[in-house]
Amino acid sequence: MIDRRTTRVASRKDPKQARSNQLVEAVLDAAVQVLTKEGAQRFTTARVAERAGVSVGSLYQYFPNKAAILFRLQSDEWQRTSALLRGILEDQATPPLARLRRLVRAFIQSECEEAAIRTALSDAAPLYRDAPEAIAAKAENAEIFRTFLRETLPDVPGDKRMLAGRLIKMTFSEVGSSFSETPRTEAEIEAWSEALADMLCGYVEKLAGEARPGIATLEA
Amino acid sequence: MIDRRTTRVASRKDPKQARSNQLVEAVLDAAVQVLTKEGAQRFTTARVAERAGVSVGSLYQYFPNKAAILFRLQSDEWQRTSALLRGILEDQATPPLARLRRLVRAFIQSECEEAAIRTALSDAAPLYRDAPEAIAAKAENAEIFRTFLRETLPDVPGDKRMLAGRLIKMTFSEVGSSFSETPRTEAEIEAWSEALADMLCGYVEKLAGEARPGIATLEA
DNA sequence: GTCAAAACTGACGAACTAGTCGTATTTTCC
DNA sequence: GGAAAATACGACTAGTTCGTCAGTTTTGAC
Repeated sequence: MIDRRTTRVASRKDPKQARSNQLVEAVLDAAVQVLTKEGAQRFTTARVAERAGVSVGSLYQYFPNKAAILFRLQSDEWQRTSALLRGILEDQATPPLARLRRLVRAFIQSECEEAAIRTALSDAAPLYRDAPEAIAAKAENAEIFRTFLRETLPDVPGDKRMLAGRLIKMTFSEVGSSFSETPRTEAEIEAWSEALADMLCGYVEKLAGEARPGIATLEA
Repeated sequence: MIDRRTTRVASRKDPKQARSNQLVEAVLDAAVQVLTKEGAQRFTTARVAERAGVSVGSLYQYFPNKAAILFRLQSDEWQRTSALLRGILEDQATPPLARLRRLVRAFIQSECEEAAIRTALSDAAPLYRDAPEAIAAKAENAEIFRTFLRETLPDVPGDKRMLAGRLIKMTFSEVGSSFSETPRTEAEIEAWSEALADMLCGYVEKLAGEARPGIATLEA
């Protein structure tokens, strides 16, 4: 294994023929399968290539190294999460706290549905998390939360709101993934989502109350 | 590598002479150093033995395998955390919410102080987390929180209190370790602790308020 | 059909790693 | 001092892993 200071994770070359694209897809599909069925520990390029019905050489034509495959999966995952966040938090027709509550529910649900792959991916995180692309990607959905709070709590001072945004975002994602580490029933998911939403909504309300004492609540 | 269904993690033999105990200590010290300086990925028995100034053979006389060393470190860590929790949460002289606030502060602080080793240990978690000993150990400090809530919120129904206890404990530990992943200044630690304590205390107060509307607050 | 570019193959090299075992050293106890 | 038990040593085995490269096959433009 070549020891790079910061893991290179960018695509190796641009597929020009249709079969190359198929190959990349096959590799990514196989990667998910290997990761969920064998775990991060046994995730090797050889196994991925075999499951994809492709040679290792071909695999290395489009991915510079093992970490790049994992990063790609994680990146796609982040993208889906961003879309979920945006879709719910930016829906101006719903009152802010109801949006937050809905978001918690949707997020917990989706975490639980894909628990196996998420756990394996986070086990593999040490391999890709130092890549600059990974660091940049993480910042994105923090921004979504900040925008939400800027609209919801306009009277809270900027620095305090920033802090609250980071706390909410971190609680949200960390508690979500930790909860989904063990298999859950639908009822557990519901109960847990409600409790977490209670806690987060309570916090937001408290912040709003401190900034504008005696004004109508956010639920309105 | 021998592929065991559940990783054996128990001690291999009882040290009977003083030098054996020294050896075990030297190995554990070295393990911490290797883990912090080289990371979980490069944590190998050979490196640990070398740093400890000991042969691999000797190492394997007291630890059945690599995972056992890691588990031992994690186990000691858990023990320290339990002591911290107990020391603060069981101090009857302080009002409950003040205890919770102090605890948050102390925990975040300690997480940040030992961030390097904790991150590396959690990277290595896949190697030891399935061991029965690990699963049992985790349950312990959940119990401490439950006891705290039973005293603090006697009027909240049992199942709801249980859920709240798990949520608080999980938020507490997950947000703590996620926060400490990046280096923090003293000021950041203070601000973050306060925000997290605000959120958790707010949640506990809300629960208390729902159960006994119109009764004196917990801060009293 | 021809031919060069693109894509694919898989055996292979180089590097690591977990854990063992026969031997050497040290301690203990008489 | 001497024997037996405990401890320590480290070369070694058997295995795995990443990533390469020389050679083969496929594609598509002409």
